[in-house]
Amino acid sequence: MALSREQIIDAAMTILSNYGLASLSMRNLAKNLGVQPGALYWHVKSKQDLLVLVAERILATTPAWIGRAEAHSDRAAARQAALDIRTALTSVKDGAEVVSVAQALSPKQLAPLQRLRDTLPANLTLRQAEWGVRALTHYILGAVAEEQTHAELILAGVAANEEWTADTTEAFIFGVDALLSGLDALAPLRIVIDLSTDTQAADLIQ
Amino acid sequence: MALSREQIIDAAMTILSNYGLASLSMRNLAKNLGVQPGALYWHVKSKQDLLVLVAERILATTPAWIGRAEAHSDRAAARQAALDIRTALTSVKDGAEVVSVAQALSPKQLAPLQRLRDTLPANLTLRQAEWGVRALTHYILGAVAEEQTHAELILAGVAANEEWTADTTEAFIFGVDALLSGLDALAPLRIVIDLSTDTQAADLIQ
DNA sequence: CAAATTTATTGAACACCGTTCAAGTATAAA
DNA sequence: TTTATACTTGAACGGTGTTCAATAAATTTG
Repeated sequence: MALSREQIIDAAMTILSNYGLASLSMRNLAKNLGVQPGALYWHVKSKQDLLVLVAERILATTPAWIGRAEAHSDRAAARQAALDIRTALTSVKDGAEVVSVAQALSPKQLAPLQRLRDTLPANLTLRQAEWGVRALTHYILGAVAEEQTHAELILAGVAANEEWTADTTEAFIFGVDALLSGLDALAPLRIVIDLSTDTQAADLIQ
Repeated sequence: MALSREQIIDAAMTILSNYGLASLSMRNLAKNLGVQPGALYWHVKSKQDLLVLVAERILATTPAWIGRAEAHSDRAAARQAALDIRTALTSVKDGAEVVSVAQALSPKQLAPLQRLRDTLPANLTLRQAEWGVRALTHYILGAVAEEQTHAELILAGVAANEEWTADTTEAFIFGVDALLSGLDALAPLRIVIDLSTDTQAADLIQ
């Protein structure tokens, strides 16, 4: 059967999961698919291109309910969304690094990260919301990337295990909460009147 | 005159400033120094090693007063420290990426980043302060790296200039302020009694 | 069915990369 | 001046992403 883009992404995910980003070369990938390296370039423009596709695949395991309307402005929802993204990143070796590279290469293109916006405080300015999701994204990717590389360094016996590894989730949540709390505090006060339920206000405007 | 480690770092900084991280290969570096690549390895253990040294050099332009005692718990000082670090990173092409790599390679080793801790709210727990500087570091490196790669992509004509570039400083500060405000909010309430001035309290304890 | 066309793959090459190491050459100490 | 230490060379090892003419397989068309 002919090679396909989906097959290539599958193989890339397998290599990534088992051996990490350093082993994800086009040559190694081709060998795993029983094919010459050049063949990959008919299905994929470049390695950078492939990494973006792999990043999308990694984030695809994120629950779809991130950013559903009811969650808006609910801090617990935003925290959960961040945790879901972290779970997706952690499920693949060097996952955070891959997504980091992909996001740097073509920002805006990774939907699950962009959907974080819908969980942020509702009364943020458009610009502020944009900045907020950017800040949150940088924190998440940076924090998880550090977690992962640190874990791999320890596994390789290079770094010491100084009281780490137990409370990384707690540390992660602390950062998320700090950022979310700060966004709440910086959001301009705005009165939101729902004219469909507040008939008094509706009358006043009519 | 014989080659020196300092000379190598100088040359690396020059290449970085003029051509960026992609051009900073050991071979190119050697060529710029009029020397064979192997010679570099007598002065430097590896390229990773060199990148850490270069990162330290980049951050060395940071004002020394970051984290001086009087600034403690003063939010303006923390914001200024973050801005100073951003300035240092921006002064060299791909500066944020270099420092990011270096920090991932050997965390704790970059003093100016660690000194951010002294500008954080004083009543944070030890762990919380640790997490806080980590969060701030991830945000700063991520944000500035995005700024720089975006700017380079625009310069290369690859990306569009969608209403960007003007208010990147404002966006950066927004993120810093959000994080700092959140850290303040999350800091546990703690009564600080100065026994040298509060004689009543001193009496009570005696 | 056969010919023409599109789709997909090969194999080889190009121009790089970080790193190692025996063999040399300077430079300083005895 | 000899010995020892400090440094550099030149060449190689085993990789990397990417391109491209030639070729094979599959599909459409006459």
